[in-house]
Amino acid sequence: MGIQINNWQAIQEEVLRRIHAREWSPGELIPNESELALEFGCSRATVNRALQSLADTGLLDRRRRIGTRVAVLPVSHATIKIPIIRQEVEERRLKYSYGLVQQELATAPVSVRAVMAAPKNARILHVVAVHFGDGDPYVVEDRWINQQVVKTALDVEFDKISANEWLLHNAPFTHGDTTIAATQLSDQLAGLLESEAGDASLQLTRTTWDGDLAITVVKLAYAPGYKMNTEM
Amino acid sequence: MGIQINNWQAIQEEVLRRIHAREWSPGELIPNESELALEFGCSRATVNRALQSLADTGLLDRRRRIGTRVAVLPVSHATIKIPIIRQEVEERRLKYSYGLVQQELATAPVSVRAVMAAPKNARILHVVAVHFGDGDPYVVEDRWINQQVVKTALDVEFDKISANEWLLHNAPFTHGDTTIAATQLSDQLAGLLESEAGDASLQLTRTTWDGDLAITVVKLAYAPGYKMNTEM
DNA sequence: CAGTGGTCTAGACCACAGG
DNA sequence: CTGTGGTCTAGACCACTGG
Repeated sequence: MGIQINNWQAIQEEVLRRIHAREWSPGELIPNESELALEFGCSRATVNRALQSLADTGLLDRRRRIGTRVAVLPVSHATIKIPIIRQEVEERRLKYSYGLVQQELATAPVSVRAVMAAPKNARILHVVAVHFGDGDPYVVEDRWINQQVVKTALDVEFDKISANEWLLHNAPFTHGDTTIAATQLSDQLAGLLESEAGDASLQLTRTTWDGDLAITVVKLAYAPGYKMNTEM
Repeated sequence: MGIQINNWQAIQEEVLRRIHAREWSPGELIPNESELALEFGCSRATVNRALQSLADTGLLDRRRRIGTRVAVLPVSHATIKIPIIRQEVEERRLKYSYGLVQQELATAPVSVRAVMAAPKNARILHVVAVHFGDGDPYVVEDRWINQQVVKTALDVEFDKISANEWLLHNAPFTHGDTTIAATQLSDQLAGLLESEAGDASLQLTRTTWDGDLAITVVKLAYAPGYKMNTEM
C-alpha cells in the first residue's frame, strides 16, 4: 500500500529518485515486483515494464530468483548517432557538397581482404571521396566495397551520390563495428582535407556486415578540429 | 492465420528477416498489430513488445493512427560503454596502476567556471592523475570538481583512489555529455604519457550533471595509439 | 524445493491524428 | 468520427538458480 502510481514512466521516475537519493544504494536489493506493485497500487506487469527499461540502460541488475539490485557501477551507455554524412553536415547547418576523388578496382590491403575473405590477388572496388560543409573539407571517405555481396555496386557512378548514401539505400546490413582513434594526417589526407600533414584527425573505421559477410570497410578521416558529441 | 510464433524475440527476428529481405521495404507501412497477432497466432501485446523494441533501436517508425513504417534511413545508434577507467584497463588484461600528479584548489578556466556557475575568482578543486596499463601510461585524467555540489571531495586524498572512481561511488549524477576529438599532445601531456609532443591523442571531455548542477568536468587524454571500439 | 524475474494472454480503455 | 499504437490489468505459467 502507498501512493497511487499507475503508469510505468512515473514508476520509473520514482525509482530513479530513490536511487539518486540513496534510499536504495548501489548494490542493494530493492523490493521485488509484487511488493512494488502493491506499494504503487498497480499491477506487476506495469512495475516490470518500468524496471525492464531501467535494466536495459544498465542502471539496474536483475536476476531470476535473486531479485533486482541497483547496479554498483553505473556503466553509462553513451549512444552515438551514425547518420548519412550529408545529413550530419546539414544538421550542423552547413551547405553540403561532395566530390569523388577516385573509383576503381584495386588490390586491397590485407586487413580488408581478410574480413571480406577475398583471395590474395582479388581486385576490390575502392572509392575515395571528400564531403564538404560550406565548401570546407569535412571528412574523407575511403571505402572498400565487397562486390561479391553488393553486385550492382560495380555499375554505379559514385560522382553523383556518395557510396555512403547509396549503400544505406541499397545494401541491407545486419550489424557493424566501429573503431575510433586519433591519427596524424598523412600527406595525402592532409591534401584532401586542406590541412597540414601531422595534424591530429579523428578517424572512424567501420566494417558493416550482412550476416557473416562483410559488405564494406570504410575509413572516415575527419578534418582537424572536428568534435563528435554524445549524451548519456 | 499463419505460422505459430508466440514469443516476442522470435517475432522480432521474423520482422527483421522481412525487412532485410525487402518483403517490407523502407518507408513502407507494415500490417498493424492486430493483423500480425492474427498471423503469428499470438496476442497483440506480444506483437507490441517486439515492435516497440525495434522502434527503440530506430529500425521502425511508429505513429498512432498512422501505423508502423520501416524506417527510411537506419540511423544506427552505436553505444559506447564508459566504465571506470580501472575496469577498462583490466578488461584489456593489463595490470592497472595509478598515480596522482596534482591535487589543489586553483582558478579554473572560464569554460569550467561557466558550466559550474562559479564566480570569476573562485578556487575550484583540480585533480590531475595518470592511469597506467602494465606500467605504460594509458590515459591522463584532468578533472575539475565542483565542491559546492560534492562537499566532501575537499577532504579526500586522491592518491589512493582515483577521482574517477571516487566520484562514481559518492556523487550521484543524472546525466552527462561528452565530446570526442583528436588533438595534438602538448608538451605537458606528452611528458605524462611518455610520448612526443605533437602526437595525435584521442581526447574525451565530459561534463557530469546532477540535475542542473555541474558536478565535474573531466578531460581524458589517451595515449597515442589508443582505439575505442563500439558495435551496432 | 521455493522464490524471483520473464513472458504470454485476453480484454479493456486511453491518446493521438486525420477526415 | 475512426483506426492506429500505447498502456494497464489480472491471472497464469515458465525459466532460472540457490539451498
